[in-house]
Amino acid sequence: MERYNFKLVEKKWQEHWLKNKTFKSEINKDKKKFYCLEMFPYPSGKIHMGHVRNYTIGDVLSRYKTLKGFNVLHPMGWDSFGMPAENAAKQNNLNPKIWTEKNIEVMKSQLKMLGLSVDWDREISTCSPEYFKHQQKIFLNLFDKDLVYRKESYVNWDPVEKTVLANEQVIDGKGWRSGAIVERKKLNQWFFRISYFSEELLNDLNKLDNWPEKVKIMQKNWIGKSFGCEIDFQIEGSKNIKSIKCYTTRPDTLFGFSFLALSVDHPLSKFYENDSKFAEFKKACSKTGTTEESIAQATKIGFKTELKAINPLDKKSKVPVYFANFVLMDYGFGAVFGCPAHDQRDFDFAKKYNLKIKTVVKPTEENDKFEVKDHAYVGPGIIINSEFLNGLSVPEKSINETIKILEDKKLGKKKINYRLKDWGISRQRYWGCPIPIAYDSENNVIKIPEKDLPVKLPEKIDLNTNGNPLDGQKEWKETIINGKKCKRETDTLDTFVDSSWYFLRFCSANNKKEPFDSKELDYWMPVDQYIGGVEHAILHLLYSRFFMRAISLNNNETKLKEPFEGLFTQGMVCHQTYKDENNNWIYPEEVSSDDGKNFYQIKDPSKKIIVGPSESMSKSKKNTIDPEKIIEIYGADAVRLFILSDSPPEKDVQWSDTGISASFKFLQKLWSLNEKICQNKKKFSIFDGELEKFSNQIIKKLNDDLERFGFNVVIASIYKIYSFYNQQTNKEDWGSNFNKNYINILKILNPIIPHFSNECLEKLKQSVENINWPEIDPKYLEEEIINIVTQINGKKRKVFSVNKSINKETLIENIKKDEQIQKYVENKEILKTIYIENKLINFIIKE
RNA sequence: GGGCGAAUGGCGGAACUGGUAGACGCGCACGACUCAAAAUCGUGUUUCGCAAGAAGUGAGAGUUCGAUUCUCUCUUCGCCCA
Repeated sequence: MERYNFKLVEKKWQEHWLKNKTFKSEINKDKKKFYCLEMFPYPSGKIHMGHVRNYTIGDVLSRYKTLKGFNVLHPMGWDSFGMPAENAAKQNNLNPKIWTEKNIEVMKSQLKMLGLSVDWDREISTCSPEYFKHQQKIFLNLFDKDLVYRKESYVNWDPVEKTVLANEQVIDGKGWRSGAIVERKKLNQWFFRISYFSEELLNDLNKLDNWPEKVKIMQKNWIGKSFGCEIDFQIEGSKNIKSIKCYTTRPDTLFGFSFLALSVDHPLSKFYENDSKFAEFKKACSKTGTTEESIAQATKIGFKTELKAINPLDKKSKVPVYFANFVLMDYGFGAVFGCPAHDQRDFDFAKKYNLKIKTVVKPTEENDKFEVKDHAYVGPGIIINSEFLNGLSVPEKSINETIKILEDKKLGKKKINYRLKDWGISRQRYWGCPIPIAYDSENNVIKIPEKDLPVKLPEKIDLNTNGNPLDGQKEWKETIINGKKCKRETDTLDTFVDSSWYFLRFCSANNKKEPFDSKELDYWMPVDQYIGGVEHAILHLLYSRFFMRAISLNNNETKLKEPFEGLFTQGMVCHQTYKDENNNWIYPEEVSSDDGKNFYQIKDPSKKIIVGPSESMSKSKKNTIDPEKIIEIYGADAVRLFILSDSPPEKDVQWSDTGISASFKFLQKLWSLNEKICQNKKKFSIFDGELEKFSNQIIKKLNDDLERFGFNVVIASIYKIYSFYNQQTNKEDWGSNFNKNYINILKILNPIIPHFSNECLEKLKQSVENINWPEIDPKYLEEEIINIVTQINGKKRKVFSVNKSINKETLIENIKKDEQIQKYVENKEILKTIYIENKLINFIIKE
């Protein structure tokens, strides 16, 4: 008997698929479409296990849906602009394009090794002018719709990478890659007006039934809709400043007002420009980042002005006005009223500058003497110490009533505010999509005419200069547009722009003229199932939702708003971490153990290894496993099988050597079974009902489990299938229906272990083209013999196997007479008998 | 500090709308084959107990005839936000 040679088999079928263009997708209106998309990879060099998991899940789904009769679109591409290419190019002194293209080539061959059912004819790469020329066109289109604009704004400046970071790229006040402390800097920036859709982006989350609840909640919090009030505070103490406008979500705490705080970027700061102490203060503030997080963590500092703000509800009360580092210019109006008793930041600030802390809300269970002591009270309760507001319940009633009073007195008005800010898209980088804009001699914004698109990047570039590399490209920068001398925009687009519409491009990837063909979009969009990491829960998904709306706005051809009908977020692949005695990370392949407890370095067994916790695979911790090496040892099908088994796909999975080798061994066993079946010459005559029942039921179960992404349970069923069929072939008579059922089983294995399944089918002289998911005969799904669990007072005592047709009364009488049950019921009063049809009987007896 | 989620054998994990807890895999033990080992195959494997039996899904309560599943409180961990 020959062993399963995965190397030959996998190569054979991969060539077969390539030659026959098996996965080529075209519009076919007679069939229901299914657009399956996994988040496309960044070509960083090699694929990692995270990719393997992501693309295996997508591939199993695509193949399953194909078997189910859907017309499946399953494309793949490259998110190929971005900083790693630029950094690598700097180090190796070559062009990012060359580095990127080489990586794509390697990774593409690695993905092909996995046997993915990808339509490679639709492959796209975002760094290719063929892709970004369309992106530039979309940019100009959004510009015309007033969804793109330029403004001067403060940005997070990474002093090491010399680039602007998005808020979400700042972690703990530091750059997400460089780790450098982020500074504030004022620059002219391009923005997408995502805030135009704030309300829609929030509301339409309700329509996304096939999205994980947690992702929707994250997006909701990110958009951060709040109901509040804008209030004009009258100001005393200055000739120039008569009033200051504030936004607040807590107008009901106005009687606790004890200071007013302004952002250092507030327009009124111009009156303090010549004050050296203010300049010093402003400098101190610039060390705090611009994110909410970094501001919250920074120590609160303030600059006291001579101004006094008058409480609109209590004109006698006049409080100091400060500039403070914890007030953001882009939230509200860059001015907040401070109520220390009921806001922790205000509380910290008041403590520091010794300001009044007046309690105006008490928890419901406290009396009116309640006073805030060690920290602000922000919970619900009742308004106190607030004259005509006293007694109102906090928060809803008190806030609404106060707003009403303020509106009646013309002191303020109701306002809805969003935390979501416009999306800054300018990056001071070379390796990104050029912004199709130039400036004339008067610095007017000039759109690059469509005939001049794409604006390509200059090929010769020196990246080892400080600041924006394109800025130094005089020849490239200077251009003539409509006969006028102009200078090009030297910023490039945030790479999140590239990935905000790539799913549309896949629908008509080879259309040279337009970004996409609306006929193709009508058929293929939306993406039926999108699969990727939860780390993109907010930004990428929100930006894509924005883009779909931006493109559809005032568009007669495309009306779609939600790009992703279904979303699935898979967990990470983890592995144990290893360190040597000097605290250096060590790769798993350099480590060995004889007893599974004590680990040592292979090259020097005297060196002990300290085993750390299992964490998600990362290059920095060197706890990675190279998929290519693993595929070479075990084969793609074994890897696919293992990566899906063990853990539910939404949770993290532990990579284990024993796990992968178990999958490998299993395929060998399955192969031996297949060989045995192929070599069988006997004809069987007796019809086997049990075989029929098992096969139909397991196909039904697999079907249901696949639909709900229960891949780990699917694999468990596959082990059961083997075990059942293996026992079946040990019987004298395998059953006259053996081959029919076995072939069905091979078909359902096809999505998971496609090479293996194809090879087995072929050996049994079955066609591997146009396989259909086997029909299930419903008559085998019903059990005739059922198990009745019998309980006494809720405790299981005995299980009876009975025929389904038996009537309730007879069944209960028979069970009562049973010897073992008699032990419990004899001479006891049965108070109640609970009967659940076909399942259970529970006798409640008096003890 | 807030939000969301999780906690089940030695380990990863199953259990559909409340109804036989521990599927399936790993590991381990024993057995077969072998001079031996590896590989392979078979049997067993929640705990306590010789057994009958009892206990048991992070802890504590509650609802219920019946709770891994529902409710409340707490502990620990993870993720996201501040």
